[in-house]
Amino acid sequence: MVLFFCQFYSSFIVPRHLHSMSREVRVRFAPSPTGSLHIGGVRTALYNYLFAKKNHGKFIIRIEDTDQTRFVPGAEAYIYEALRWCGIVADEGVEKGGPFAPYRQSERKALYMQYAMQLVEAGYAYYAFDTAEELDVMRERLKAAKVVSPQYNAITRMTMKNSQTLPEDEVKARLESGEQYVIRLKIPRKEEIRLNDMIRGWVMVHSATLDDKVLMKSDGMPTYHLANVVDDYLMQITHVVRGEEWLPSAPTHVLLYKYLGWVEVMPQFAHLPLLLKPDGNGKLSKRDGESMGFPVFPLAWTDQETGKTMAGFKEDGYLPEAVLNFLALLGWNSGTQQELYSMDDLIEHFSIERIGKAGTKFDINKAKWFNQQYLLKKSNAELAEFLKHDLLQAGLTANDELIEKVAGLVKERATFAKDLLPESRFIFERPAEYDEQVSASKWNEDAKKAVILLASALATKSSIAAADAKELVHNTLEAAEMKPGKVMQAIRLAITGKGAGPDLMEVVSLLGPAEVVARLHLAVEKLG
RNA sequence: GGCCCGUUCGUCUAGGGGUUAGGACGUAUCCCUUUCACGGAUGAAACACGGGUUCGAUUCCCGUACGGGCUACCA
Repeated sequence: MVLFFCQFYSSFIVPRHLHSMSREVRVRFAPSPTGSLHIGGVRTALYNYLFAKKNHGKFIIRIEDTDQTRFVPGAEAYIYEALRWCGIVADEGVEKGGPFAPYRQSERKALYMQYAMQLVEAGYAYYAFDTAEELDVMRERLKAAKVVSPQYNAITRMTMKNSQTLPEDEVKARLESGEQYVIRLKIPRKEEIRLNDMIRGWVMVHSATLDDKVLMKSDGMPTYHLANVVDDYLMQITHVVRGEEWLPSAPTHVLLYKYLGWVEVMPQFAHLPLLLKPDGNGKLSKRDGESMGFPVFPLAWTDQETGKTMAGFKEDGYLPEAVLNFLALLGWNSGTQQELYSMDDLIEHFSIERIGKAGTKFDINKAKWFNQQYLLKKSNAELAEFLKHDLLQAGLTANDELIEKVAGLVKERATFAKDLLPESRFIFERPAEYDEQVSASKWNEDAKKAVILLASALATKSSIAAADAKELVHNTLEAAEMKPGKVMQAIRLAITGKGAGPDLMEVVSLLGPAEVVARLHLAVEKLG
């Protein structure tokens, strides 16, 4: 409905050949390398990726590193690595290159000034010479005067040092003397600015509430606002899908497109709802990593300042397909009751219109459930690889055939691949101790007798199938006039050391009669 | 404070002027299982509030409350 209206509206004012709907869909994920990419960023990337693939378009990664003071080494590589782990691969970007290279804004630095100058010459922007201190003074003064929102705008700019207030020759002199300056956007005094967001519909803002944003910083770098608009234009971006934190500055961007003469090709905006902390106070931030007890990063990240490493979803044992599925459904749904989606399924079903408007709380339980679902989908052979790895780490070995069988036996008991070993460890080594609660309540003279009888019954066999083991146990107990329910727990305890676990007869079959007999004798010896 | 965005079970959500308000996670009980888990069944659990509009509003409109975002020469 909203989309329909928006198409109708834009076809009204946009020449047909320039209509965004007729252009190839091109979207970008534009992170700044100021730290690790958190899981909300991964979701933004994912939605961009899905939208691009759904529409047979291109997905571009552009690095927005215009703030040199916040640059964090390694952050950029981390972003690629994390996205690659999730299966999100760019069609164009720093790594892969592409027709609009470079894709790192610091390398595009020389490009931006001409557009800023274009705006200055057209009267849409101006030079400002105010120092940080002077700006502080201005804000303090306005605060003291109880001005509702102290900002650099159509009114206050007249009290500051800029090319709107200073004589032309002084401005020229200051520029020529090499004095530091910024270029600010000249926001009009009275203008309704409207934009049609794909998720939120029409959003209207009055220009009086906007401030004269800095476009070019004194170090010669553009700010986000300028760089973003210029690059989206140059890279022929058709849809800007980004977090809701950008909604307040979107009207400024709309103005920029207008003043630069690019309204015909202005991308459509879609501002995504934010990922919230589970307790519902504030957006999920990078700092929540350890304090909340679950990962907020895709991959482990080491903080440069504290030197602390925080585990990511990967290190905590999450499968990438589970993380992907979980993330996709955090704010989006297909309208069907399907819960499990592969990447291809997501691409097939995805649409921006079905993204919700409200912020989404992060529920780690659901993530665990997804992981369990995907773990269950894995073949025994795949799971055996995980188990084998952990076995080796624990200093244990076994033949591949057994490992694979064990993986199959315990997989439905695991949420994570790393649960496989703890769930099956007793198969690979004899119990060193016996669960005390179970031995206290189940180990008695009858149990002991049953164990001894079973050991001798088993002693004649060289191998046994689970079904045969079941029959043998049954017959042995019946001959001794014992009820299975009374002694089975004790038999399990004797063989595995535990009171709970996978089907005992399968375990007996896997272990083989000789090992089982040995364990039964061992138990009698140790438990008395 | 100002501006902007939002509000259906605890959580993610479907739905939409008249419905027993549907599903999933979690949770409770039961079944299966000699155990735990898996699986199955059943249950508890929601339209923030107040005004309109209407024969009728959870759904549309307006307020209020609450939540969130933004308010830098950060992105």
